[in-house]
Amino acid sequence: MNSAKLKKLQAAGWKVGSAKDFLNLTNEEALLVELKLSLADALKRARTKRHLSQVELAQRMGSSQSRVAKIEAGDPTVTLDLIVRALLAAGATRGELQKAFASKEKMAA
Amino acid sequence: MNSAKLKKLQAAGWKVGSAKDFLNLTNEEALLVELKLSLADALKRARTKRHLSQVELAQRMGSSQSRVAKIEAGDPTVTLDLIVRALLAAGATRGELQKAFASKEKMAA
DNA sequence: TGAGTATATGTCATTTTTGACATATTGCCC
DNA sequence: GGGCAATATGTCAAAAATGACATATACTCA
Repeated sequence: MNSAKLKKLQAAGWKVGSAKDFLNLTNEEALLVELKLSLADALKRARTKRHLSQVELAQRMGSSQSRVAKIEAGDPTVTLDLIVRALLAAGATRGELQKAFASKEKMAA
Repeated sequence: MNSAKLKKLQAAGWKVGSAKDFLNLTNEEALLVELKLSLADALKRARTKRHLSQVELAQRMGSSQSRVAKIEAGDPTVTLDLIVRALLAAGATRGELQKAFASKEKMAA
């Protein structure tokens, strides 16, 4: 087998874990969290604006009231996928989505 | 215990599964898939634009080359979270993110 | 006060996603 | 042709997220 060569190739640059990398990771993680919170807020607004209860929204998206509550509360176990699904199920407009997605970001323009 | 009453409450409206609900679900799912593909394209552009290999990007975001390849290929097992993390790790600008997020949507304006 | 409705919180078995690895493929230079 | 770098594909154990459920809290109305 040629795994020896492959090992060398793959070992070329792995698990460096420098301080810079660490800081970058946490920074990106912070940005992602901000984005999620922003979308969670947008969801709450979109849902109440349409006079939907958490139970009703849960039915629409095939989930449960408790999970909808967690989405809106910014629970760390909730994925972006679920938040966006909830927004779509709540009938959020493109403008509402974009606005939430665009705001709060501190990235380079 | 009062579970009988609770059961009645929760059973009020569950598992209806009407055709309308089903169609809505698939439509929203389709929108989500479009969004993911759009972001996957944006990632590929952002990465190559910065002359990063998939291995380098994987290192930056603490993942592996194969997963980066799957992200860009639109693999169905890849979450929005992972795609956005990749975009952030690739140093995508706010504009790049917004553009990908905004396009391809067929929602109500 | 109590009943009703909406939302929040905590837990957990099942499902889904992840990084890692092996390997295949492509493109490029000699 | 071979060598080499980049990317694609397939698999899987471990980790994470999900829906469901129980229950708690908050608020309104009578």
